[in-house]
Amino acid sequence: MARLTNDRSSCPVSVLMNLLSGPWTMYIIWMLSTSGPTRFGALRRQVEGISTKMLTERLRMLEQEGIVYRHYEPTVPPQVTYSLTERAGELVTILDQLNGLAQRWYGDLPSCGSSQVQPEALEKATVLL
Amino acid sequence: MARLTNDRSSCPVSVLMNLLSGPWTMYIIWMLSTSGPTRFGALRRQVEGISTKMLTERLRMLEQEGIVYRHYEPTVPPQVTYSLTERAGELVTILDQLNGLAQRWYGDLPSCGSSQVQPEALEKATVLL
DNA sequence: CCGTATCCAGTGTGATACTG
DNA sequence: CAGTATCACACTGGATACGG
Repeated sequence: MARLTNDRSSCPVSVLMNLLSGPWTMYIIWMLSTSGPTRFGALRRQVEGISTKMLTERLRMLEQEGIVYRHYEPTVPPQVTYSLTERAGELVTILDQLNGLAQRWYGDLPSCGSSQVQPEALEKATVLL
Repeated sequence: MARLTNDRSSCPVSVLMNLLSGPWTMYIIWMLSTSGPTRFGALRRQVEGISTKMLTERLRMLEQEGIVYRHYEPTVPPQVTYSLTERAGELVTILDQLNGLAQRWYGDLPSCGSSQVQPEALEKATVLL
């Protein structure tokens, strides 16, 4: 649903990059990888400044791509918990390398996520599958 | 010059991602990594659909980040050749892994660049340094 | 609590025309 | 050839209000 004037949309890397490129996307993934399964409200508070619209949009997209899992609990009030899927693990691993590179290039003081993927976070996520 | 409502701008990964996220950016890097040093006009033809404005903008940015090297030859007419720097090599390596992942996820038929970094491309680039 | 629907402003992008 | 300058427009993303 963007510029399709060229064939970038048919290229795997571009597809993937377009996903990750979206605003807030990386941040959400980082938060989920460090915090583990998180409820919608909590996530919105963690990703400071994001609008509900964006958060929903991003989560839907990530869910559709099999990167995020959405667990709906029909209680009153309803509870929705988001977590990373197993698939996301592969991605986070690479993102982690990117993080390392970024730190070497730009200084390693203010990392916005642990440079080490928290194993527990992924385990918890996987359990929910 | 973008959304600074949160602290993403002070996070190395975010900084790096914001660079790569820009439209066409990945494509340009891929082209340069597979084709080696390329002149402005040729690059514009390879990255089909891009406007001169965008191409210039992106190249300037990548140059400033030390990812792309600009070689100006003051002939008549002038010749400008762009190539990847040594630094870009580290990046392309990771991008390559991302490419592999993308291919596994979305199918590996229409790769928009070789999944193997062309050593010659980087060598040639480095030479120009 | 977890969203969806609507409106609206800001800006990023492309097209076009022009210069060294 | 290799850009720069200008402009107009589409689209993204935020704010707000409302619904299950």
